[in-house]
Amino acid sequence: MPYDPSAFPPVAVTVDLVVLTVRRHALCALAVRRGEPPFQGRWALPGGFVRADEDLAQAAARELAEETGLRAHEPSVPAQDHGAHLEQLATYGDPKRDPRMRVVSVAHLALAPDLPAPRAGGDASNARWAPVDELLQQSGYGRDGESVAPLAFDHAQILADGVERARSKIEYSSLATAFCPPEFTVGELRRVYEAVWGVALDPRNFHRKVTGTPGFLVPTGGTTTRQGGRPAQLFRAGGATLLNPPMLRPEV
Amino acid sequence: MPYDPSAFPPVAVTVDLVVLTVRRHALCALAVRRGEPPFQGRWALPGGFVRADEDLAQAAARELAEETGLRAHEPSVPAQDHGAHLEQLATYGDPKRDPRMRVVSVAHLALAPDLPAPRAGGDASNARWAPVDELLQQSGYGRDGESVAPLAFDHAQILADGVERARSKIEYSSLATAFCPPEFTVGELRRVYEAVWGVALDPRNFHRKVTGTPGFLVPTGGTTTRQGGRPAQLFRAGGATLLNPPMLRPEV
DNA sequence: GTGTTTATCGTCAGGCAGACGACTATGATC
DNA sequence: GATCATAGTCGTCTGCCTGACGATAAACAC
Repeated sequence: MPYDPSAFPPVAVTVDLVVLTVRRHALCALAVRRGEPPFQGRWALPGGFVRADEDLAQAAARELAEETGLRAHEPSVPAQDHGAHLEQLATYGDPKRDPRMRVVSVAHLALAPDLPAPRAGGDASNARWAPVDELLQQSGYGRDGESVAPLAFDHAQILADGVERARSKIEYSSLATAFCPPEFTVGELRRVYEAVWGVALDPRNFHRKVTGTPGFLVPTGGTTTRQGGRPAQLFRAGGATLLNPPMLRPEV
Repeated sequence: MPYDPSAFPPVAVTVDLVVLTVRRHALCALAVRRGEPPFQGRWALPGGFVRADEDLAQAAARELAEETGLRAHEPSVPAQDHGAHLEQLATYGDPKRDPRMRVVSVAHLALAPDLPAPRAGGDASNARWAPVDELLQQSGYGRDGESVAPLAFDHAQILADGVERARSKIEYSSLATAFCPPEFTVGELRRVYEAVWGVALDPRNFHRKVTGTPGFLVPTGGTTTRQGGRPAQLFRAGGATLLNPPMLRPEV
């Protein structure tokens, strides 16, 4: 096991980000337009190189801040401050995934509330929130629909994996609150689940479930009529991170 | 985004393996003794460099075969043939995790039945199955116990993450069968759960649960008295991979 | 005021898990 | 061979949780 750098081929390590949010009842991901070959002009996931003195999580947090302005909070810290959830997703290292050279990409998953207009280094025209269904169609990972050029590299696979992680993780954790602003109503949280899973949930059973799970929601005392109709109680995320028993995703 | 190799520091990419099995009612992991500095003489997880033409999964499968002789089968293929389950676990890239140079390690998790005597390149004295409790104590990740030198590098963290993955994954998937020989009894499968979780399960409720879940177990017709007592029906793993509703891990 | 919308509380039946009794079929021991 | 220990298998009962869905409450639009 020699550690002579010339003994193994040059490898670049990058972080790519699957940044998800819920806008207008749809699960959306942050996409940036590539300005140079390969895949010039195509949409891709944001990402960049890991610097020499950086941990992988630090690199992902830095990229997230550069692309969205969001600060990531560590999974250990409770979701008090207004930051995005960030976790490692998976690593992609097919020798031919980048035609230029060997690039191993450590993908991360970020969940953010719906607010900031995207900015790709200040250039908003080269970054957008796109519905994941739209980004994944044509790539074999999404449902049928209109024609859109598939994502660059293997980013469709990465995005599909990130979406699947998010879909399954909100089942058994309180992570869905990461899609919500600091204060939110039960209905807003329900619409997050509906958008991420693409299903309709019974408002009454959902309300019973989330308010009956200790530590999931903490009432703040206020109410709001953001959504019209009867004023709804405002909550913030409680300390609980694991949901037991889990929220059940309806069949099919 | 230049791709000039000199633009970023040299990084080595390795795969490390958390290979788990159940022996004598205990969850054990494969450990190899380091023959050279750093951490010379200490126990570590098996692993090695990713070669130029290899995918990450291929590198992990190759290392697994080199260390144990086990062939890995892809997650997509049903567990018919006699191979180990292999999946990517997580990637560890702290700049200082290896004192010699920057090494990014893509850890993989393998689950194997209890059979093969370890062989580290033919040298059995430098490889062993060790109870994970023993490997993790002294490192802050395990329970108290006798003194053992902690694992090299950040391998205690990696092992702890792998064990946690295995513990949670057998809840909602049929993965526990990966710890069993091709044919096994309900009692043997229960002892796998008991060893991985470190709890005692009610044999009657367990039997009802696993035999009542469609696609989990397929009776082969035979019986055995391997364990003494009344002969038990033999089963093999069915096609189902997801357990719904999941197997519930007892509190505490 | 009436209708619409959303929130919230309640009721009821079915499914599943935990606790545990009972019986069965083998090998070991006297 | 009778007895015992061991392990496997089938049932029962109770409580909790979920899905389906009725009913009421509190806002806004007209």
